[in-house]
Amino acid sequence: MASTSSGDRVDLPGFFADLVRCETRLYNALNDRLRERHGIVTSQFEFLRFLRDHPGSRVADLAAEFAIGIGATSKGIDRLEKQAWVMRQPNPSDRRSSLLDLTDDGLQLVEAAAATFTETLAELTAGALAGPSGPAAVQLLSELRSALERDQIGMPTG
Amino acid sequence: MASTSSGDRVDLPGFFADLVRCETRLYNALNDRLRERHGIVTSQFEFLRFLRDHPGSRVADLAAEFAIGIGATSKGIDRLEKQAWVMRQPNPSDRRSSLLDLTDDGLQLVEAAAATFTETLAELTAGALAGPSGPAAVQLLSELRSALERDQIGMPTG
DNA sequence: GGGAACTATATGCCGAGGCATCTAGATTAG
DNA sequence: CTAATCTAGATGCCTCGGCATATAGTTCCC
Repeated sequence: MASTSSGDRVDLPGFFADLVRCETRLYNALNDRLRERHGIVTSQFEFLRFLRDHPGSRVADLAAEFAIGIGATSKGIDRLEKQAWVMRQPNPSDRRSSLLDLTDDGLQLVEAAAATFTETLAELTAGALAGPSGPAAVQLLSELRSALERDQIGMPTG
Repeated sequence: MASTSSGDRVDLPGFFADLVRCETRLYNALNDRLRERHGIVTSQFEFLRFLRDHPGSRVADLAAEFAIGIGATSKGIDRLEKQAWVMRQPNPSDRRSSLLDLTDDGLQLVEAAAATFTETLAELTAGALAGPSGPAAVQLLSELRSALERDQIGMPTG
C-alpha cells in the first residue's frame, strides 16, 4: 500500500501520505504502551520530556516547539499540574507568564516513561531504520524540520 | 532545534520527534491552504482522494487505510455526504455496509484540491527533498510504513 | 431453518485541540 | 507620568476523534 518512489523524481503526495501514516501508527502504538505502563499518552510524555530538558520554559515556548496553539498548551499544562507532575512558578521578570518546572514526581515519571518510549520505538522501527540508508533518512527529516521551523511554517493562530 | 544524528547509530527519539514535528507543521500549512482555496481540510482531502482512487470502498476500508477508528470514519463520511461530495450506495452483497463513491462535485473538488495540495507540498519541502539523499529517505519511510501496516501496528479499537 | 455467535457501522458521551475573546501586565509615544 | 498599544496566557465555544454501546444483517452449526 505504501508508495514506492521509482526513479529519482520524488512523489511528494506519496511521501506525505507515508509520513502521516507512519506518524499516526507510531503515535497510536506509543499511546497504548505509555498509557498502560505509566498512565500518560505520548503528547504528555513529550511535554514532560521538553520540560525536563528545558526547565523554566513558558507556555509559549512549548507551543512554539510543538506547533500547537497557546490555548491547547495552557490546558495541557493544567492537566499535568493537576497530577502534580508540573508546577507553575511565578516569573519574576514578567508577571503575565509563569515558569514551568517538573516536580520530583514528574521527573521520576518522565525517566520511567522515557525508557518505555525508547524501547517501544526500537521494537517498532527496528527493521526499517537499521539498514544502510537509515542515517541518511533520519538526517534528511531533521533538515526538513529545521527548514519548516526556520520559515515558521504551520504555526497555529491561538 | 531538530535532532542531528551523529555517527551511524540512529537516535530514535530524535527521529520520532522530527517525524512528528514535520507532520504537524506540514499538516497545519496544508490545512490553511486547502481551507482557504477549497473549503476543506487535509483529512477531508485524503478521504476524497482515497475514494477517487478506490471507488466503492467501505467505511472500514478507509479506517484501515488511515489507522483511525470506525466511528470517526463514519462521522467523517457523514460530513462529506452532507456536502454532497460523497454518496453511500447500498452494498448488494452485504446490507450492513454501504459502498462509498464520489459525486461529480466531489470528483471536481478533489481534482482541484489535488493541484493545490501538490503545489503547496512542493513549496514547503522544496529544498529538503531535492538533495541526493531525498529518494532514499522517501523510500525508507515507505518501507517503514509497509512494515507497520504488515504488523498491524497502531490500529485503534473503535 | 432457527438460534448463537460474529461483523459492519451508526450513535452517544467524553476528552482534547483550534480559534476567538478576555484580562492583567508590560511597553511605547508624547 | 499617562494613555494607547501590545503581549502572555487563561477561558469559552465548537468541532473532531476515541471508545463504548446499540442495531441490523450475516455466518455457523446442528
